[in-house]
Amino acid sequence: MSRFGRSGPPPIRDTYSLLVLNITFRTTADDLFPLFDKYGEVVDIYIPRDRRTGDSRGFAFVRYKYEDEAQKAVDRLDGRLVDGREMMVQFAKYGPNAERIQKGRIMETVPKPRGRSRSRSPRRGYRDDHRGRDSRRRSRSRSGDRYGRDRYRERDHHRRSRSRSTSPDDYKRRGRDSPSRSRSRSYSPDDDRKGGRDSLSPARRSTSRSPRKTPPPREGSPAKRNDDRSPVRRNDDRSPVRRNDDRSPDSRSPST
DNA sequence: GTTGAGCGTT
Repeated sequence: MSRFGRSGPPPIRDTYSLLVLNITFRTTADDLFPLFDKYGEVVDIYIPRDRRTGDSRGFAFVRYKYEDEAQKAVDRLDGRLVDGREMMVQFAKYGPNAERIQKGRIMETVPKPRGRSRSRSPRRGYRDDHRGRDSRRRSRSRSGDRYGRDRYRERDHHRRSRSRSTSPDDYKRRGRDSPSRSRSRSYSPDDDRKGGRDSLSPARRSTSRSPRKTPPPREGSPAKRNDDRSPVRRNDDRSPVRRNDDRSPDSRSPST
C-alpha cells in the first residue's frame, strides 16, 4: 500500500505514475517522497515488495498529480543518487494514467497521429539524449542475476514441456476431434499450478517410471485376477493340483 | 547477510 494510502487508493482521477528503477533495496517511499514532492505534488507512492521476503524489489511507483510535474521529476530525479545508487525515473506503462490511454485505444478517443497530435506529445516524444545520461544508463550492472531468475523460468518451462511430452501422441490423434478442448485442459492454469506444487503427478509418474518398479507379470496378485478374471478358468489353467498340494495347509494339517 | 532487469498494491 502506498504511504498515503490512509484508506486504500486515493480517489485520484488524473494521476501520472512514474516508475522509479535502479533504486536501492533499502529505499522506501519515505525516502522518495521528499525528493519527488519537492519537484511536484506527489499523490501516491507505492513500492512493490516481495511476498516471500517482503523486501523491496528495487523499484517504486510515484504518482504525480500533473504530467508536467511528473515530467519534470523524471528529468530532475532521473539519475539522482539515492542511498548511493542512481535511481532511474520514467513514466510507468501501467497505472491510472496509462489506463486512460488503454481505454482510449479501445474507444475512439485516442487522437490519431495526423498532424495536430504531433504538436503535443511530451510524454511519448519526451527525449533527453542531450544530457548524455546514456553513460550511466543501465550502467555496467546487468549480468548474473538474470541467470537466477531465468533459471526458474527455464525450470518451469522444462517441467511443462516434459508434461506435454505425453500429450503429442494423444494430441495428434484426438487433436482433430477437438483440439480446443484438449489444449484447454492441458494448459489449464489450475492444473499447472497443482502440478508445480506437488512436483510430481502420481498418474503421470506411474506411467513414466513404472517399468522399473513394475513387478514381474508372472507373479501377479492372484486375488486381483480372481476378481477380474473368471475364477473357473483360472483354476483350471493354473493347475490346482500343485497349488493345492503346496499351498493348502489343510492337506498337511491332518497329516501331522 | 547477498541481488540489479523490470512495471504496481494492502
